[in-house]
Amino acid sequence: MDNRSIAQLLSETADLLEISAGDPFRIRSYRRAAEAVESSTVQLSEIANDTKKLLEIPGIGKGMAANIQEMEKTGTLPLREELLAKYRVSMLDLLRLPGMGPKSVALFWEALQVASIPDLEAAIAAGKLETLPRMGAKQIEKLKKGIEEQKKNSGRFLIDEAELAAEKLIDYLRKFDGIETITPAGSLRRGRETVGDLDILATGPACAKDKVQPAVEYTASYPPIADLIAKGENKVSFRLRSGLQVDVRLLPEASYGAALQYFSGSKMHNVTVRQRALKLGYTLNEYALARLEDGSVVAGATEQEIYAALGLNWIPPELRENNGEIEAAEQHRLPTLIEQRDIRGDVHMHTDATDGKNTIREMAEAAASRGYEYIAITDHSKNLAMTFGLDDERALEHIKHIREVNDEMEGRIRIFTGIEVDILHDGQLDLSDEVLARTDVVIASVHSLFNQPEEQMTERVLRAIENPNTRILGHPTGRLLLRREGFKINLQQILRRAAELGVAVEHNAYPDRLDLCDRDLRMAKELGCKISINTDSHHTSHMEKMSYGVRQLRRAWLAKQDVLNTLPANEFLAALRPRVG
DNA sequence: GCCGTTTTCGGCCCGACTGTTTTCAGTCG
Repeated sequence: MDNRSIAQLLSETADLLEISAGDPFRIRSYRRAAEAVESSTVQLSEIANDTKKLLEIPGIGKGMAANIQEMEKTGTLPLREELLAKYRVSMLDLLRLPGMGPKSVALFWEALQVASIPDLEAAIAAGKLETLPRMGAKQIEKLKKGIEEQKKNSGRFLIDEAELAAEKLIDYLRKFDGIETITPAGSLRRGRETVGDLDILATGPACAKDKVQPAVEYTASYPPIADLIAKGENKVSFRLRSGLQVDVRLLPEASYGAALQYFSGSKMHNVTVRQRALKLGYTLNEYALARLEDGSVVAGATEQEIYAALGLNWIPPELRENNGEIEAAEQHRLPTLIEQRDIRGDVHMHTDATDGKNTIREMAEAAASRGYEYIAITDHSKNLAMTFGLDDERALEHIKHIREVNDEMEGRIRIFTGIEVDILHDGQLDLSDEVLARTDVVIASVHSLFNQPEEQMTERVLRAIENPNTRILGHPTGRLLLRREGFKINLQQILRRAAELGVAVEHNAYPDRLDLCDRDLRMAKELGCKISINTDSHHTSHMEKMSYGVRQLRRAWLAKQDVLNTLPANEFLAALRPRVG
């Protein structure tokens, strides 16, 4: 069983326990364990027999270790089965509705035998809900809306959509006199690949405690608001027409650092930081870090002073996932994370020879104007027929053409020749070895392999990277961060072999194709893989998207030296597996 | 159920908003 499935079973068990009004601390343990499993870079199935190793994972104790072993053996969990004898799995859908919590789910079930969203719709239509305590007209309306929303929306938004929405809102808020600083917090600030909702913090003289009302009103009248959810003293929540929920908080300047820390999360990071504060005799909330004994404020205006007062280095938001960053900050061994400006080249690009939109020259000019030192032109091969992929003959012509443009650029940028070849069903690459041997960058891409058994797919990818011409493994997880279902490979096995062979592993920077999530990237680093980053550009403007991939690299704790593209052109090529011949 | 500079029991993060209450429970982040 993979980590994801284990984490899901644990998390479902926590939900069911909560519906059954179980011990809140026991529930938290299940949630913590689920998160620990989900973010682990080790495949639990491989260490399930080793109880000692399981216990090394923070959040996994004796009970959870036994649970994990049980899941590996039977595919389920006794406690979960026990709870499901009493409740229904479909109740978990109800739990996802806004305004619905475990208490309401339990109440609906006990009073009306409502166990699913269709049940709930029927109960509402029959007017049965009004008979229940604290179910007024507004509450019922909220549920109806929630059901509609859930039918429309999948829930999470890609980082670039969220960022665009944030920028527009920030422009609007900035126009209000006395709002001076506006910062996105939450998972957007942490650089998550998807964002559940948008948290925006604002401060300035207009946000002072007794003067904030006009700014609140101004925020609540932001024109794109589709649905105002809540409006309080210093908080406005609403939904945009896109379905994205936004929370804006207007806070006094003295609290801004505390608020930023608080609302940037993650939840588990904050819990751990606050536990630390308590241990040191402080209490931390969104307004300040204060002494427990007399409530006197120790820090609050900046994040730096809060972390410092807790004996910690400032922690970059991308690392705040309770994955060891607090211990590292305590021991002054946080990594100096990679930055956008460290990236010198983009090595996966398409042109109008296949499915790109621009010429080689246009791509080169655009990259040069961004300050890149090198790029690789890597058009598709023939197997991807719908893109007019290159066969051997056209590939050779294309290589010649790339070299010509390279000369025309007169040293303003270096252009590597390249090709993105498909892995065929037998694991062979779809161009001849003679042609492949003549290009600088051969990316063997897994994107044609779908909906096949995991073992076969893994086997084929392994065979493809054994080909001595393969220098980069492209789209290792099938560029399907959001649609992974049809694509299962044993990534750990593949990364391990790639590391042995010196084949670099590609990380795609494009927001809807962030191939390796941060956990996978961390695993790649731990296994000693060479990591190359690119935008898989089909258009000159795609290069702008590199920042998303860089944030992903940061989340994986990667520093400059961990990424090949921070090397100068010659060193980049030299760092790849040696070319044949 | 986890965890330990309160070490094998007794703790376990913190506050705001809503709706339906007339002092608060439930939900959310």
